[in-house]
Amino acid sequence: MIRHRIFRLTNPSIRWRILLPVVNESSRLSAQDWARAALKAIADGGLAAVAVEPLARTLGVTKGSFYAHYRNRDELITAALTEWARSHGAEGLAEFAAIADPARRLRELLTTVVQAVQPLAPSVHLSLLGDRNDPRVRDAVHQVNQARLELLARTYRELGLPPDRATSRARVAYAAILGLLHLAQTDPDAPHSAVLADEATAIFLPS
Amino acid sequence: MIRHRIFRLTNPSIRWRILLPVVNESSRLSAQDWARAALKAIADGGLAAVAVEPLARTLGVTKGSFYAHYRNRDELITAALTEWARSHGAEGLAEFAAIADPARRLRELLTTVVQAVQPLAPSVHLSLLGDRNDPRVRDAVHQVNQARLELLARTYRELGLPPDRATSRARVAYAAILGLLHLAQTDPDAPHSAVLADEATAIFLPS
DNA sequence: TCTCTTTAATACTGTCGCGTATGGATACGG
DNA sequence: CCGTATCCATACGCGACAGTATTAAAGAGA
Repeated sequence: MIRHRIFRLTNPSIRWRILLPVVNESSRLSAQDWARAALKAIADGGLAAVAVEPLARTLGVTKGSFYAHYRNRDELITAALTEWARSHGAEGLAEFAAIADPARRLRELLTTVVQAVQPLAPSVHLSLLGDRNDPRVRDAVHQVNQARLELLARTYRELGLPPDRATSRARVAYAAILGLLHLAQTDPDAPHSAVLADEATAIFLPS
Repeated sequence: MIRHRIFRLTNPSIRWRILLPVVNESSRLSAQDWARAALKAIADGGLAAVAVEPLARTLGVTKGSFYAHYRNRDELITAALTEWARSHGAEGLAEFAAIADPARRLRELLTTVVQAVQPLAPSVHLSLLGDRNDPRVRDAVHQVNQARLELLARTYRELGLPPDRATSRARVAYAAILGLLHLAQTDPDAPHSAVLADEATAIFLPS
């Protein structure tokens, strides 16, 4: 206990630099830090891994800290899911939506939409499928999928497909991207994603 | 306690018929019954839902029964995953592999491979995504995916595609099927699978 | 420097699930 | 009908986590 005090007084923020590049620069945690840690936990263990005490341990604090930011575990989960849906829904697609040429936009979408947004994003998406019975999870995933599907469908329309065909085409194309992600995460010797992105592009770009 | 005895003596197997159509006809449980219950739990809660005492409750017994069949929880999980991988790997594909005409085989595969094998199979597959860090899960999923991919690739070769293109084509096609499953499970207003199966077939059947 | 707010530590209670021990009940072969 | 193996109930100890209460420390502002 004494040692702990000395440690913190001597260098209040050293533990971050070493143990936790995730959190902010200050020596104290914010609600966002907890939400980010929760997302990281989701990415490699699903909702079940969002446990207050284990999270506190990896953050180098005790749960006394947590309850200064959230009322309970559910509130943290909701916050994390909301944050994820926000940053990966319409908002996360802004840069793609801004591309004027539909052909180029489609190519970009097909190759990077899932991977590019944030490094741990795909893992979160996949992990959430395991908890799809939770209504909050279902909403968040649906929101993200919907935003992407709409952009894809719009792109196909701009490429000349009739509306209904554009919709189902977008659905199958997006499904393929999701599935490739799925395979990549469970296959140890999966081919590099670039190769498959090319294959997918060849298939899903209307000739 | 008395009432319990009376209940069992009066009609030893009534509770099954009413509460648990999953289990066998006998009034006592087998190891397979537990494995099946475990798979059901996985289907709607992932590995975390495979908990001995809750399972015992839904089966109408206490955990004293469980430990007569398995040494511990891990053994049950392994058994359930092994059973799933067996019945959904090469073995579950036998009837498709038996189809001589590659075009018809491909069509059947694309429309029914994931849904048809067993009703709760797709849910298990998706739920396992949330636990893909567990090596046993990874193995089981990989085994099932691999069997399907190989059959698909073989089919594409028989349809005249060069081997490497057949492989990547199979991969993208299978990914699309998986992804459609993802979407169907998270989308409340998802279009009927038949429609999309048609769309998929149109895309993935080489012209 | 003093005060106020935010963040964190500590100690507690309650709950849930795992695993063990033990004895009773049931099915089945002789 | 009897004995034995299998299945099941009960009671127990244990550890992990949620949540509360209380107190202390750190940061921000006057």
